[in-house]
Amino acid sequence: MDFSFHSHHFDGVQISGQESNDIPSLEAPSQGNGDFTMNAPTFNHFSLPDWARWRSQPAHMPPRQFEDCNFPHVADTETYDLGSFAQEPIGDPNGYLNSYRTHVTPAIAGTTLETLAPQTGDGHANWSLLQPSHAFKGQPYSVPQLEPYQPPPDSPSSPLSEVSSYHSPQSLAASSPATMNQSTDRLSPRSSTGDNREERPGHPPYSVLIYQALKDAPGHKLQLQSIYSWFEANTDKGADPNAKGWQNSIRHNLSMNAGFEAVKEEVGPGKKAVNFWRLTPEAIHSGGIQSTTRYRKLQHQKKGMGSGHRGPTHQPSQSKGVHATKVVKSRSTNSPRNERAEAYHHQIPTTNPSLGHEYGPTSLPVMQRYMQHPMGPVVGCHPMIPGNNTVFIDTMEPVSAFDVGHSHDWYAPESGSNRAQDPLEGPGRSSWDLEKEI
DNA sequence: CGGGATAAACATT
DNA sequence: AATGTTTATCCCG
Repeated sequence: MDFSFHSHHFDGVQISGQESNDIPSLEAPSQGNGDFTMNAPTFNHFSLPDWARWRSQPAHMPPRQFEDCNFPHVADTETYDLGSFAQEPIGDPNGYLNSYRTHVTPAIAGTTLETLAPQTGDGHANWSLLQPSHAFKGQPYSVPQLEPYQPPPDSPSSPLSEVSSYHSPQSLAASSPATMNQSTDRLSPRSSTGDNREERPGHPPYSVLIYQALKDAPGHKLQLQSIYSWFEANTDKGADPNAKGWQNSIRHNLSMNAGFEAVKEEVGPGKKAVNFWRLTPEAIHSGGIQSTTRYRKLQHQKKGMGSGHRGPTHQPSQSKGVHATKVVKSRSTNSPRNERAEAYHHQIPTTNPSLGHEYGPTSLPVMQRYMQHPMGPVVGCHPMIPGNNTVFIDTMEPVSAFDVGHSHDWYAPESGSNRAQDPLEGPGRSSWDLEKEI
C-alpha cells in the first residue's frame, strides 16, 4: 500500500490562523515560540473540524523518523505545527540552490488542536533550526495553521534538536536510501495508472504542502529544488527517488495556484538570475492558499461541448507550454484559448510581481473569505548567496496579486482600485468572466 | 460536479 | 535536462 495523500476539500483552508495584520516578515520576531494563540476572531481560524475534513481518516500514524534526523517523535495525537513563518535565513552557502533544510519540529505535545500552535521558533537565527514539520511525512497532519503573525516571543529560541543538515534532493535520495525503508507508508511510487487512491489519510494537498514549505522558508521563497527537498524531508512524496510524478505535481501546483509566484532574482552581474517560488503577499496575509483547481474553470467554457468527448483526446494544444518566464506567473492569456500573443509579460519588478493569476470566477466556495490585511510593506532579506545578499522589498502596494477580477471572497481590496495591474488583464475585470460567453 | 492528483505535451532556458 | 505552463483524465465525496 502506498499512499499518497489525497484530500478533498481543502480549499479555503486556511492554513493559518492568523489574524493579524501583519506579516511576519522576515524580520522577525520570532523565534519564540509564540504561542500564538489564536484569537478567536480570526476569520481564518481553522478549526479542527474543518481541517479534519481533509483527512479521510483519523489518523494515527506511527511515529516515524526520518532520514537522519532524529525527530522527536510526536505522538500520534499530537499535532504538528506547521510552524510560523520563517524569518531569516541563515546564510546558507549554496543554499539557495538547495536551500531547504530540514529541521525538526519539536513536538508539540498536546497542542490543542484548535490552537495549533505555534511553535516555534522560527528562527531566524537559525534556519537550520527551524522547525518544519516533517509532519507530513507519514503522519497525518493536523491542522496546519500557520500563523503568520507572531506574538511576542516568549521563549527563547527553541532548543530544537539538532537538525539534519540540509539535504539536497539528490543527496537525500542518494544518501539515505536506507532510511526509507522503514517507511512503508511513504508515497507510493505511483503506479502508472495514476491514481493511487489509497492514500494516506491526512495529507494535505500539494498546494498546501508547498505553501507550508514556502512559509517556512526565508523570504517565503524557495527554489524549485528546495521545494523538492522539502517534500522529501517532510512528506512521503519524495520517498521514492525514482518517482518523478510528485515533482511534476509540485510544478503543476506552483504554476497553477495563485498563491505562488515565481520571482527572479539577480544574483550577480554576469550571472543569470535565479528563480524562486514565493508566496504571494496575499497568501501570506491570508495565511493560506486557495485551490489549485481554479484553472479548470476555463477549460469548461472553453470547450463548449459537453463533456462527452474525451476520447482520444489529447490533441496537441497549441498553446501549451509556456510563455513567460520573467515574470512570474502571470496568467497569460486573457483568453485561455489561443491568444498567446499577449503572452509575454514584462519582467517582474522585483518589487511586486503581482500579476495575477486569478481563480475562476465563482468557483470559490464561499468559505474562502480571505481577509485582507492592510499589510505594510514586506521586507525581507535573505542573504543566501554569499556575495550577494539579496534584499527584497515588497512594497506592497495594495496591488493584489490575485484575482484580479473577481474579488469575491477573498480579496476584497478595500481600495479596489489598485490592483489591477495585470497588463494582460486590463483594467477591471478579468477576462475570465467574459470569457465564457464568448 | 468540484476538487485534487497525475500524466503528459509543449515551451523556455 | 530542468523548469514552467497547460490540458486532459481519473476518481472521490
